[in-house]
Amino acid sequence: MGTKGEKLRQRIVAAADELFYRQGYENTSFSDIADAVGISRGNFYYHFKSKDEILNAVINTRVSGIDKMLNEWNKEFTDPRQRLYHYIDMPLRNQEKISLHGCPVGSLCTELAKASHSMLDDANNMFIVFRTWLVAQLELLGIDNNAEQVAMHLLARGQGIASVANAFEDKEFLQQEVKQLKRWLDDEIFDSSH
Amino acid sequence: MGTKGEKLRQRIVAAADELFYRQGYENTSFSDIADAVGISRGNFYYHFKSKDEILNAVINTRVSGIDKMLNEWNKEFTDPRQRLYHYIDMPLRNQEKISLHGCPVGSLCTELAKASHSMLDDANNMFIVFRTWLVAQLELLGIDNNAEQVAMHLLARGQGIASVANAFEDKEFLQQEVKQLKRWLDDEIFDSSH
DNA sequence: ACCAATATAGGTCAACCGTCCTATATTTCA
DNA sequence: TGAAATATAGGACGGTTGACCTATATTGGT
Repeated sequence: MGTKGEKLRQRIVAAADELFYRQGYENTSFSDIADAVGISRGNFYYHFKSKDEILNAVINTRVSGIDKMLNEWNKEFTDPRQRLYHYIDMPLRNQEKISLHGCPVGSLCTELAKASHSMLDDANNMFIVFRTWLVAQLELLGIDNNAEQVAMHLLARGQGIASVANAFEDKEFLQQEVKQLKRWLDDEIFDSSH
Repeated sequence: MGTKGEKLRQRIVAAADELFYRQGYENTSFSDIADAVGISRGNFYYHFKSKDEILNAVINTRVSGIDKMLNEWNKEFTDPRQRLYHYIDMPLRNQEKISLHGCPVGSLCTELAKASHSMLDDANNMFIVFRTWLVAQLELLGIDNNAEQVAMHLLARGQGIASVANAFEDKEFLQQEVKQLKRWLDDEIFDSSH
């Protein structure tokens, strides 16, 4: 039951997700989303009763999407060190989008913080899923005294790279910084685990 | 001439500056600014003919404010190393505001990038003024082969700290990261200049 | 085939926004 | 002082937005 409705609902969330990323949450209207999906506003409102509700759906989709992606990484790479490299390389793989629209996680949190939006806490879960996974990888490498701190540091480095690469629309800078961050990780792992 | 008008104009820009920082540009209306200053919208519109115009004024104020601040730092500290420490400590001095509203420079650029606003280039000048000053200090320390790269790195580190500290509203994290960044600078200066 | 549940469309509404306009008030200076 | 320039107030506008409502259309189960 609800197969068709559920499918459309997912299409709506996917369109909202993309639009929120590209032009921001506040700057995206119901009409924008409805147009992108190709349905009427009335139909849209049948599936989501308020704008907060679709924001919540988008956040949940992103959180579970991140979680799913990290589980796939775990299957793809058995070495925690390789997994961390793969994490650090993430901005590199998405350099086009990131230089144009920033980090989907960070830019949304920034916007919600600025709007004093109550859903900032939910959005933070996007960060926390990454952080939890990072901590797990670091602990596998024997970094257990300050794994959380290192994980937070990695989050922040990624945010810094994305913010500046976005402001200057500078992919070269992004590439340089990713390299540098990998070198830092080498030193960090070496210093703490030998 | 225009002394009174000029003074009010400055009050308007100051109020807009603060509001843009605290609740974002798009989320701040003419009424918000007019109310904050205590004037009518009509009077407001007499001084600024469009919203872009006041955004431009705010950006220019911030750019020249940063420039002025850096010149004062130059007078306050003769040692470029001390100047760089003072730069890195900046988030620490403003930790309350930064954990609440992020970095005034970065969050505005993020918002303008998301809105595809043409004034993003002007906003980037806030970054560039910092970067130019950082390059000058680094070159004084003999770092001349990759000064620009190091300066960009320092910008990005600051943005990462501010973004994450803002998302989590976490001052402890901010303090940790500032310490860590100072250690990094020590290593960087030592490695490159000895 | 029929009826209830679900889905879709499109109109309406109040609120807000940036912009513009006009009517006063205040200041400036000849 | 009085006229011209500047400054201030507040109303009006067209457009957009989130939200709501009602009328159809489609679907699914009996």
